[in-house]
Amino acid sequence: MILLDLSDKRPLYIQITEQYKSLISLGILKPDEKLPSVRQLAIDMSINPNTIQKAYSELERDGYIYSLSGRGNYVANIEKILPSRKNEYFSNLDEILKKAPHYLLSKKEIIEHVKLFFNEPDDVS
Amino acid sequence: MILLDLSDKRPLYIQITEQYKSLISLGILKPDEKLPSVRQLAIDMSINPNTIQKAYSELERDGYIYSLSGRGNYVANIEKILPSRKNEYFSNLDEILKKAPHYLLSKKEIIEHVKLFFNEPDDVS
Amino acid sequence: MILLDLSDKRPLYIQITEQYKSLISLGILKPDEKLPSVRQLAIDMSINPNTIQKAYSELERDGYIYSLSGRGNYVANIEKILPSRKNEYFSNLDEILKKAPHYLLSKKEIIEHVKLFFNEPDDVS
Amino acid sequence: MILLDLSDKRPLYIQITEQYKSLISLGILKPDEKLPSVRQLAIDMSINPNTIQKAYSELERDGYIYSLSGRGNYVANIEKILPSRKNEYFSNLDEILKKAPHYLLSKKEIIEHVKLFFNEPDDVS
DNA sequence: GTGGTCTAGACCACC
DNA sequence: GTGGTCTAGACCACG
Repeated sequence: MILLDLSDKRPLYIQITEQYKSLISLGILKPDEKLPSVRQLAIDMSINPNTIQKAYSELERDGYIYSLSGRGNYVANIEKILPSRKNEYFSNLDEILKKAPHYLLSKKEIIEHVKLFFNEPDDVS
Repeated sequence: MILLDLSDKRPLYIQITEQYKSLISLGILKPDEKLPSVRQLAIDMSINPNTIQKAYSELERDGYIYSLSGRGNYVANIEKILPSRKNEYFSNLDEILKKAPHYLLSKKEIIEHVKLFFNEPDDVS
Repeated sequence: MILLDLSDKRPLYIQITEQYKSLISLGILKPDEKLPSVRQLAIDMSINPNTIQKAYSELERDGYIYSLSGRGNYVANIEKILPSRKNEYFSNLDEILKKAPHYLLSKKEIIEHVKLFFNEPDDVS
Repeated sequence: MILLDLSDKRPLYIQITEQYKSLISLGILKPDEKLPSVRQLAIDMSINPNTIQKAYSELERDGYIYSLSGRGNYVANIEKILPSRKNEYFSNLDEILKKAPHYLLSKKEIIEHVKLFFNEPDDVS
């Protein structure tokens, strides 16, 4: 269910958390659903358990899951999280938009590009 | 001319290249203009010469400057660069736009946000 | 009679002992009253008998119950326990009060807060 | 400067973060002051660097320090943090106060004890 | 079986 | 030198 891209420059544990954050935000994983155990997921993905542990800890502190020692990790109730999640996205987006002038790009060009992007997502790869 | 934010999380050499890329793209530095020497700039910015060297190498690799061994570094003719520069920006932007669905964000919401951003570029937060 | 909060981060056996300690201290369970058997309680609460066993052992160790081998567990005479119970509470409390200076909090602020707490015990947050 | 209590049940990395949080909150460590390097502190305290790393990461995500890869860890500007720090303390305190009734303790007894505590801190150990 | 902490040792990017 | 990630393997408390 979780896929690693070894050519991705981001750390493994970040790749894992991001995928879980999506799955949980989109409701594909339901509240109180049990996640695979640290060790089991480590085996499935053939990486070290410590890396999974780190990913799960990160997810817990960000409110996506809750962790019960000796009992497993469970999807949290994310109602409180969702709004801040969109903010997170927008602040990433703003970071880029802010740089547009350095690239001699105008508001018009950017908006044109965004519109185009969503009409033809052309993510063929 | 180059300003470092020492509390910025990005590597120093990246901060330097980005500023030079802007100055060159915007035409503030003209083609064939001489850049400060590695040693001199290192002294001026009071950072390690290795860091400057790394920044200059990166700029050369990306075609923004050319270096004449023993004679210094010079702004390149950016005609060939400019189009690819916009592409670079757009591909960064696309990288983010691609993730919108994971945040339950629609094309409409994104475009709305982008329009808003350019009308009120200030940090409202 | 005993309620578990499965999403509580504390170990289950602690949740059980705390509730029994309250019930016994408050006199809701009378001295020499028989407790449910380990097995029966485990079934009722649908948790592992080991967990109940651990809770009962702890209660016995702390003098809240006594166990007659083969005949079950019984509420102890708590006369001897009660004073030490308050001490237990106060030493927990002291542990926190001791840290007040690390939070730049004065005696006055703490007392103010405690008074307020007991007037409006509800979760105002 | 940082002391470990091996008989303390709390994890080492928590003991470290708590001490740093105090030092920083109290202004004993000033903003932008450099912390000992991960490796150096590990040697000084004769524990594993990973444990220090974990402590520093925790401090960073809680806003007490900022971390610059290749350049070290520095005390953050904690103006934004301080108010939430007091809240943290009070919510710990409330957690205990909430349990008073289970110990047959009245508001009056608690307040009496708190007053007494601050007059005679009797932390002789 | 579960999560969590810790050690030891390696490797990488950055300065 | 610096921080950061990852592996391997151990130990503990909890269920």
